[in-house]
Amino acid sequence: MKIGELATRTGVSARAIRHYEKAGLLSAGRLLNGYRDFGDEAVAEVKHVVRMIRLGFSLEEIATFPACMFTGGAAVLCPVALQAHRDKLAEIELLIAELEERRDRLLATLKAAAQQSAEAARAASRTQEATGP
Amino acid sequence: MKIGELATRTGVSARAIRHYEKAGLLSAGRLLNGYRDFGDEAVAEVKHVVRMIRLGFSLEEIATFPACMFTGGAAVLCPVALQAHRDKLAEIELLIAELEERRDRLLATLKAAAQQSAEAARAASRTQEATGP
DNA sequence: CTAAACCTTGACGTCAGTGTCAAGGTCAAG
DNA sequence: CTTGACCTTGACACTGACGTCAAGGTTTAG
Repeated sequence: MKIGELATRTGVSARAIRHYEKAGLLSAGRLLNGYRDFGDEAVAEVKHVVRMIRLGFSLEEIATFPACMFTGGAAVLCPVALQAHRDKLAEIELLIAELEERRDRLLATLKAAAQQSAEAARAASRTQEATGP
Repeated sequence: MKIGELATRTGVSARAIRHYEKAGLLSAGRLLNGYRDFGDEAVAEVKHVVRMIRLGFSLEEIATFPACMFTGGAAVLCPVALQAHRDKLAEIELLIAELEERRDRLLATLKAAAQQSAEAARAASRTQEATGP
């Protein structure tokens, strides 16, 4: 099939598919007129690439995975891919931890601000008492 | 003080300080020779900018904060800044949720792979039984 | 024949925060 | 006067996954 059909069948833009091919994630034959010619398996491959991207892998990382990732139909993970997944998991957990730290700092800032504004309100009410009834 | 001193006193590169100034986060006078001339308060301002960046704000976001962020010495938050902090908090929590989803998908993938390899091992052992003793 | 739809490669734009080089002005010490 | 340290502006480099435009060849339906 040509790139347009692959694009519609996978929901990925033709531009992205060319990008994947240039990155070595996809292989395509060529028709006599130079058009890319993909086999049916390309649909699964593209979907697999999309899954990997959603898992947080970069194209470069995906490119380092050996052929075993595709020969197995995307369900079986060879040791290399397995380790890559574990590494990525650790990386994501680190990211989560960093974001949680950031969140906590923000919460602390907001809490301190709330306390300050409460004190300001008390001070204001005291002032009002003094000048009021 | 000139930019070099401000850089060493804040631990921020002179390049970054010029960038902050161009972004409108810092204001500096000029000496007769064209050199930037910062006041002592610039040290606190730069450190404040760094804190904001670490909280996840972009320079553009920081630039939208009104002067109240600096006049109070960085402890008092005006309503606008307060809302910005709340927005950023929500944004970060969304990011965390996305990462957790990604992590869970990764865990699921790894779990499935472990199960598959266990089954493969069982199948292998059965094969060995059949051909073995 | 022609317009529409599809394909090709190449290359710049995006977002953010700098690093880094270029080419030059300024200033203090020797 | 010279060297070296410090300052100036301007502009390109980098990361990543594409979007998008350019300029053109191919195919198909009418």
